[in-house]
Amino acid sequence: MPELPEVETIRGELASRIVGRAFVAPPLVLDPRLVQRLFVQEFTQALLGQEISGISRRGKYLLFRLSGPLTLIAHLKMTGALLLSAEPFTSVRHLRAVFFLGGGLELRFSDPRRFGAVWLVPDPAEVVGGLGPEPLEQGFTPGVLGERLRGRKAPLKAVLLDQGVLAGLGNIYADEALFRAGLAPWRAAGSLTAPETAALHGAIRATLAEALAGGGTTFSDYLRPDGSPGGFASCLQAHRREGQPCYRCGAAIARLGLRGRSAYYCPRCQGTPGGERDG
DNA sequence: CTTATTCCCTGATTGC
DNA sequence: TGCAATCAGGGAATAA
Repeated sequence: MPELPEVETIRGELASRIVGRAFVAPPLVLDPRLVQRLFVQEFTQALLGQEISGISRRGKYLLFRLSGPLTLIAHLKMTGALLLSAEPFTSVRHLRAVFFLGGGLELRFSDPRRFGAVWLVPDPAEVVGGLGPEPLEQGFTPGVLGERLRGRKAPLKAVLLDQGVLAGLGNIYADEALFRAGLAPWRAAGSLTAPETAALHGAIRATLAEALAGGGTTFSDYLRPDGSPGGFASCLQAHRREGQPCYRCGAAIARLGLRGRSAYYCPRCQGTPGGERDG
C-alpha cells in the first residue's frame, strides 16, 4: 500500500525516465472507473499529444504537469502500481490503463483491487486542495503538528491517518511513528503534551525519511516502476509484527482494532488500553 | 465543526 | 480437495 515514501520513490524514478516525453497515442483505458469526473473519451483526447513537463507529489497523490493547461493526477490507493516498460504489454490481468509515451515506452496502471483513480484537471487544488501539510517539508514543525492535533478527541492514530490533518501517512508509517515516539495509538489526539508532540513530530519525520532512503516498503502490492520491490519491510518495528518480540524491550507486539484498521503496538513501550499509560 | 460507520474491490487466508 | 466466509485497507461518502 503506497504511502508517502513509496509514492515519492515512484515519483523520482518516473521523473528521471519520462519527463519530456509525450502521450503519443490515446491511452488505452481498460477500466472506465479509473477515470474520475470525465468521460473516458474526453480524458484520452485531452491527454493525446501532451508532453509531461514535470512530476510532483502531494501526500499520496502523483501530479504530472503537462505542456497544456491540465494536470494529470494519479492515486494508487491500496494496490495500484505504475509500471514503465519498453516492451508492449502481453497481459491485461489487473491492468486498468496503458499510457503510450514517446520512445516506445508504456506506462501501465496496474491495480488488482481497483481502488486507484486518475484525474485530469485545470487546477490540482480541485483534487489535493484539502490535504494537510507535507510532513517532510521545512514548514512542518512540532508547533504545526500540535496545532493540527489540538482539540481532537479521536484516537491519535485515526487523526494521523486523516489526510486533511497531515498528508502522506498510512497504516504502516502511522504504526511505525507511534512506536518510535512511544505513544499509544488510542490516546486522544489532543491530549499530547508539548514534549510528546515534539517526539511524535521527530518520529514521523525520521520514519518517513528512513523509509524513503530504503526505497519504500513492500508487503505484496507495492512495486517500483521497474517492477522491483521496496527494501524497507525488514526495517518495520511494529507494523504487522503481532506476537513477535519488540526490538526495544522484547515484549510481544500486540494488535488492536481501531476504526476498522489494525493498529500494531508494543504494550510495554506504548502502554495498554485502559492501563495507567493510557493518557 | 466533530467523530463513527459503510462502502468500494479482489487476492489471500481461514474454516468447515 | 474444494468452496464459502472473512480479512485487508485509502479515503470518499454518509450518518450522527
